Amino acid sequence: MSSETQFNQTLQDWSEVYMRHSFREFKQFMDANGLSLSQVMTLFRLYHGSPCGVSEIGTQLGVTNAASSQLIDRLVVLGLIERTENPSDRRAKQLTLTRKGKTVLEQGIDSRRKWMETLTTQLTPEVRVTVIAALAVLTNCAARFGDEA
Amino acid sequence: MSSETQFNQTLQDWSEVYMRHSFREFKQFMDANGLSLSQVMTLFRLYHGSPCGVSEIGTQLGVTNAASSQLIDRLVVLGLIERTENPSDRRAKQLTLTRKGKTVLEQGIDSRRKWMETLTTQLTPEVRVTVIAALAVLTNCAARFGDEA
DNA sequence: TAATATATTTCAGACCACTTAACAAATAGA
DNA sequence: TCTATTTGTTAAGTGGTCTGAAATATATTA
Repeated sequence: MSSETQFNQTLQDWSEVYMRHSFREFKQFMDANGLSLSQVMTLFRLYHGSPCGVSEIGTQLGVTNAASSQLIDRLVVLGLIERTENPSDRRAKQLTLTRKGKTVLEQGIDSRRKWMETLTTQLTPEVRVTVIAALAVLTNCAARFGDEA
Repeated sequence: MSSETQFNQTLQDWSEVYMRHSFREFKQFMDANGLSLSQVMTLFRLYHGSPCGVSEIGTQLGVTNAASSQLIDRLVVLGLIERTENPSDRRAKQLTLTRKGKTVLEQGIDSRRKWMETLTTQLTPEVRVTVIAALAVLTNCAARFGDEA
């Protein structure tokens, strides 16, 4: 097997195992918190990016502004995001995560971290160091590529 | 920063970046194919495991058999899974992926592989080898932990 | 200022995923 | 055999998420 083939196969294997677990975990997380995928994506957008308006959320989700507005309203009712008037343009709203919203999302992230922790508990310290270095490299790559990759 | 702290922080960072990308990609994949999260999970179950019945899918999704039955029916209509009678127990059904279902799912997996490929294109060959070895280790861990982890 | 554009909301209608309850068919066990 | 259990489907109802169209309020521009 060529090096290139092996490389692709390894990525493929990891993608499969990670996706398989991810889907289950996502579903559990969403069910436990009564959230839809669109809602989780909205929380993520607000967690990472600066406050934004209703349209931008809709664009990112690929839905109409009407759908976005309704979706956001449910998150506001749940107390996960705050919807205030944008002082520099009173037509627009300013959406931000509440502390509760931040906590909920971080619990989701944390559950994944714990899964990976579990995965690596039985590794020797030397291998752990290697694995952790590799993940740091990947994280760094992803950060450089930004949202486009 | 202690080694343990650094370890956790690295897992945390990778989890965040991966989840953020995953959610967007999941949504696009599902929208493009008109699939729900539950449906994708069902396809995944059949892709990895042996053929199974309706109840097992429901159990894994955490829904009633009624919900499972309806969900599966839609996948059958879409031509993604095949639902036949289980010859050894005629109460039960035997669910298997169709070729079309397999193809659709593999496209989803492939899109993730491509993302990771993109991430690693700019790495030096030496670093790539390290990263790939680490992912192989993680895949192996996940396989050993199986579905429980 | 008047017309137009932008940001968001509301409403009606559709579809999907879920629930419980009632049902049919096949199997398992006393 | 007769009863209980298991497996799956169907029906009715709830609620979420989407769409398109219409409405409101503010901002921009001619």
